[in-house]
Amino acid sequence: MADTELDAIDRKILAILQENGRLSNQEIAERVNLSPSPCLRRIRRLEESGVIRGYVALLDPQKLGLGLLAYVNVRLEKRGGTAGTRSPNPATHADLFREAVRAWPEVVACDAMTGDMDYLLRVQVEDMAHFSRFVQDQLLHHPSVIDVKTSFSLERIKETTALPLL
Amino acid sequence: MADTELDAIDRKILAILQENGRLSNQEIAERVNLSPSPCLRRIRRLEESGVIRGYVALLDPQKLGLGLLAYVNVRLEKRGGTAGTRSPNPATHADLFREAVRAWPEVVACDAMTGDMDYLLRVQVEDMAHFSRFVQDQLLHHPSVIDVKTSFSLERIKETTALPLL
DNA sequence: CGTGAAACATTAGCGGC
DNA sequence: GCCGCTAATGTTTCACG
Repeated sequence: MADTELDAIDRKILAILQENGRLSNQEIAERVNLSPSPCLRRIRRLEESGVIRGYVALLDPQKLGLGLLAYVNVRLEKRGGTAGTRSPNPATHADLFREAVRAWPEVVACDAMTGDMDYLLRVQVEDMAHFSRFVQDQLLHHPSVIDVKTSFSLERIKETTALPLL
Repeated sequence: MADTELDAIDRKILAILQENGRLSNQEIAERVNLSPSPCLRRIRRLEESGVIRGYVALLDPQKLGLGLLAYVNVRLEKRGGTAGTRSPNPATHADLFREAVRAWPEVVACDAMTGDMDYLLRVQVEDMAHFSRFVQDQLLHHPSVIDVKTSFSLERIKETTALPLL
């Protein structure tokens, strides 16, 4: 399930698609010195094996009025979980929190972390008023959340979806 | 330069393209109840106005052997800058650091932050050995860097490029 | 905004290396 | 196995109503 043996051409195709996901198969085929059919077969194989997870359009947050980016460190309650005592479905605090996070659209990334905080959230919102409402009404309102610590992005220095292909 | 007046159909187009950037114009046109030509005209307008920044393929880090994700907080030297004293080109520590960050492929995101650390880096690497080399040979080797604090991702709970469309 | 037609791209089947 | 050809099908794109 790790690597499905990628050769130099596969890597080149990935590098191209990481930069521009809408190039035509013909264009890609030219750039990797292959004819369209084997090139397409390789792309399909990369898609089916899951190396290519999907294709997306990237939007500009500023132009959509989403001017504020915050990183929020979250600490969770460690004991107990589902409301009913001795529930036959023992959802932990972690489970509950994960589900909530996945449902909140302003959370664009979330990792469980090492260190003294449990989760790191990347939160994309319109402005401070919206952020404040998010923290008060969603995050702190969540029964599993003990504590949050926020830092705001002053400036986005770099942001890429392109992975470093070894 | 903020919003270029997006109506409900534009938003629907953006929502669709954020999820699947390779749908054919015909398919999109159907889903928004338009014929292909006006739909394509809208998409072109969104591209030219920069609301759509581009199209990319998203790759699976695990399947490419990039199993380790770290968040690195960085603090910079605040005084001085270019090596030569009284340089006619007074690049600050911040400028130098930004340029370095943009050139390092393992850094997939970087923000200037509020709080006691200056920058937050998202670093995607193969394993701990690679990460260690990155910190020693690149980050700490950089003349502007005073101090770094790392946390590692134990589990990726959520990760989306889709912005919450108001 | 929609229609239609020309130009272009995708994709399956087959033969060759 | 992997490449490249061909031919049918589907898609994009643009002038015009």
